[in-house]
Amino acid sequence: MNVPAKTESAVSTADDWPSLMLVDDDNDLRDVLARALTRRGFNVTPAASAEQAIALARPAPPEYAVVDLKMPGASGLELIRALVALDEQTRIVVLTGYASVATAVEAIKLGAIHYLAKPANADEIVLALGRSTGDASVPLADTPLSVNRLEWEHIQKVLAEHDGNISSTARALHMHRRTLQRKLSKHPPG
Amino acid sequence: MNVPAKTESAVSTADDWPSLMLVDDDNDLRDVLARALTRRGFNVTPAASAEQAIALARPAPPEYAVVDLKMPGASGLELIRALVALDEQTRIVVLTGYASVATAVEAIKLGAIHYLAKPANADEIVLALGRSTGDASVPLADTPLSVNRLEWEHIQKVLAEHDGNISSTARALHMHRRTLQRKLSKHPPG
DNA sequence: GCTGCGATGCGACCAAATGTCACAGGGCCA
DNA sequence: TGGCCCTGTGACATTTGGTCGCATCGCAGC
Repeated sequence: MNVPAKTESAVSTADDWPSLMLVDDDNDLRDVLARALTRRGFNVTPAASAEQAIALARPAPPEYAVVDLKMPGASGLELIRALVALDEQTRIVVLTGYASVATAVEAIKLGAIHYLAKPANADEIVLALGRSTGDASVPLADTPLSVNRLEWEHIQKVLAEHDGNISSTARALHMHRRTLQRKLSKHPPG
Repeated sequence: MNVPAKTESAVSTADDWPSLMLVDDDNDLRDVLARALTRRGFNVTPAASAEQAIALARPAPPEYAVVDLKMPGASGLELIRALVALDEQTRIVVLTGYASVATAVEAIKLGAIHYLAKPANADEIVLALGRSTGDASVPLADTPLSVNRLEWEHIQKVLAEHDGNISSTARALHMHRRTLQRKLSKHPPG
């Protein structure tokens, strides 16, 4: 409940390893990632929801955080805001299966240092955690978005403008709420 | 939030209007946008390339900037870095036809305050220019642009880029030729 | 507490859009 | 003339979308 596990065991995590909070509602993925990140030298504190993460971070804000966006309860974006409020030095990386331009922009503006789409392996995450400054040499896309992808991005944008209110977004888009729900439940098109 | 009032009905730009640099290599779009933004109270300086924009901005960095990403020569990302270096107060909005999560992340990290995908109308741009960094305030968009219209415009744009070649366009859009044909034969605009 | 309101998640049913295969004709070029 | 690619269209199976309904939940106000 209070300070995250900091055992003195020789084979377990060590005090001098950087603390990392891992937030994802997928138990399997969380376990796998926690193990992989621990093996790479992080003192990992797992959390299954934004609320739990905040509770765990309050007494001891982590140096690093890897957060999912789509979770039951408070969203990852709100979690980012909370973590930054607790300690603006925390290096936060977003990891989501529902990547979109709209949420990426919001996450970075809120203070995340990088934004990754699932699936991402531990090495990519570690690399992202180490990044900081903007890189103007990022390759530009040379093909236009597919129609489906464009629709996905547009929906995400409008949804963000409506604070995630699905009913309201559906009305604004002149689309049936049921239809919007179905589209949102799917992963972004390639 | 200091978006100028559009109540001015003057015939030409005035010196006290906020300066805005508009950078896009598409002459038609640039002209149209320049006119639309001027009408909304900005003192618009158009530029067709990053290099030209930098040259124009050096003596007098603009208060606002709207930049395309994909341009011959230096990319919009490099331009953002240059503009921020000249004056970090400049409020930069990215407007691109080749949106991607990766470039969105980099643009924001470099200092852009928003990232829009074409097609975007002048009102959306003005709205984006007015948003402040990290501020989650919801300016309440008024015209969410229907999904179908968005799709139509996008298809037309890509079709034009492929010289009206339907098969080629269908491949670029990752959609079946039959489907594209059906869409083209139906919807006029609406 | 209770009550109404709006949001949400989800099942079910049927209509509409789309993916897929197929075939015929046209323009181009070596 | 034989490839090659584009185009228009028909037919049919599959997928997606529109619509209705209902149970649940959170919240303001009584």
